[in-house]
Amino acid sequence: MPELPEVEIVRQSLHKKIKKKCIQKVIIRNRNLRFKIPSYFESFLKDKKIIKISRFSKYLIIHFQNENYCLIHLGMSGTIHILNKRKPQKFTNTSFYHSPFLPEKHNHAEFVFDNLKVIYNDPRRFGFFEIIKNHQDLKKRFKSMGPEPFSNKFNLNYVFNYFKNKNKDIKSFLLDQRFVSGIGNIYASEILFASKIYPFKKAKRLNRDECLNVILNSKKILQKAINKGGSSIRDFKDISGNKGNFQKEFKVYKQDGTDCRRAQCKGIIKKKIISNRSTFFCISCQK
DNA sequence: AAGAGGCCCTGATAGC
DNA sequence: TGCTATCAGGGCCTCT
Repeated sequence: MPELPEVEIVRQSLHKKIKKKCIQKVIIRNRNLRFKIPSYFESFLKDKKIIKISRFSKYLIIHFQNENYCLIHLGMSGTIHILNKRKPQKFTNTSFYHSPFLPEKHNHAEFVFDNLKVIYNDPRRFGFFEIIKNHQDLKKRFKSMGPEPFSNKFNLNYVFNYFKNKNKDIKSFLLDQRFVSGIGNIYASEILFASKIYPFKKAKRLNRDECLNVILNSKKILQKAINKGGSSIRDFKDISGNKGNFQKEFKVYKQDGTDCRRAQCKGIIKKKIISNRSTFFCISCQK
């Protein structure tokens, strides 16, 4: 589900809903995510007040008072849902409104607030939570990761120098979070199409112009995807169940067999596997 | 050190 | 219809 734009959409709606709120209770139904949820997780978060929700790359960062943080990674299939609390009914306990978007299975974690609850769902369990207890550790956590595409550090010098001597294909580097953080399998293909670069091209063979195109198109495409509410393939929705719209803009991702969208190009979009991931490109205009 | 490949897991869909 | 095989938006690990 989530690359940087989708995580950003989740961040924005989550921030609006729970900033300045206190976590009343945490319920874990399945601790076996990508990493095991530690036994102190619930008690650590209980009564903590949320200052804000930020994001680095594909990680959500919940900020609490006193430099405490909780990272959330959605893996491949993680989603976050909000349920609003219903006013107390006569003769019944207070409960939550039903959401038609909330799956029945795999709701592994629940964060209860005064008038709503946040539910973490993740069928494949590649996602995870992580507690971080001071600002220094937070910095350390992302130290080995490359800059985000939007960062000034993701510039021509950085990219061109990084690619010197790199004998691997460019597509793999776009997916390599040590090089650049936040690009995933959809946007990697889209960025290379926009840059007219053959995904199998060795990184060291990219000239400065091509590097610059990759940089500019990374910024442009991710920003556009955020503006469109992310990509809803399979079932990505924001926390209230709204779909994104960027999937309508895919030029190559899952477009194999169709004609190249570029004016005057007579090529066909093809799918090939690069480091175990599907890769889509035009056989004619990407060199 | 860099690169290739495998693995974690469930569910949807394609193909027979 | 019903089975099986393949593939899915990520990231970590090991081996060479």
